Amino acid sequence: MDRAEKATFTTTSDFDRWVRNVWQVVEGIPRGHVLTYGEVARLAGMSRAARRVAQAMRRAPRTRKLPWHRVVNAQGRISLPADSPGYRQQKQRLEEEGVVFVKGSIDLDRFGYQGALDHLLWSEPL
DNA sequence: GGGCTGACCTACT
DNA sequence: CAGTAGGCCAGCC
Repeated sequence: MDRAEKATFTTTSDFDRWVRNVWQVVEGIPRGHVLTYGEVARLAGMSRAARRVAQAMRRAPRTRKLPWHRVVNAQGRISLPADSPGYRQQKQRLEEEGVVFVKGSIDLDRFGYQGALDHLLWSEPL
C-alpha cells in the first residue's frame, strides 16, 4: 500500500521540489500546534523521509520566516540537545503560543495538528 | 564506490 | 518510563 510511493528521490531537483513542499507544510501549521517530522514528511509526499525534514528546514532562507519550532519528534519532544540555544528558543516560542510542556514533552493528542481537532470534537465540555 | 553521520521512526525489552 | 536495535536515505568526506 505504501509501495506505490518512491523510496528515494531520483534526482536532486526532485528532492528540491519536495523541500519546497516541506516548507509549505510547515508554514501551514496553525499557531499553537505542532506536527512531527514523520507527519511533515508524509504530508509533503514522502512518508519515509522524516530525517530529511530537518535538512529541509535548515536549508530554508531566513527571509522565509519558517515556523520551524512547530516541528517536534514523534515522542512530542524537541529534537535538539536540551542545553543548546536552539532547544531553549524552540521551547520558548512554543510556550508563547500556548503549547504546554509536561516534563519536557508535549501532549500530541492535544497540540498535534490532527490531534487538536480530535480533542475539540471529543473532549467533554468544560 | 564505501563508510559515517544525522533537528527521525517503530518495535521490542 | 528508559534503553537498544534495525531501518531509513541525502550529504559529505
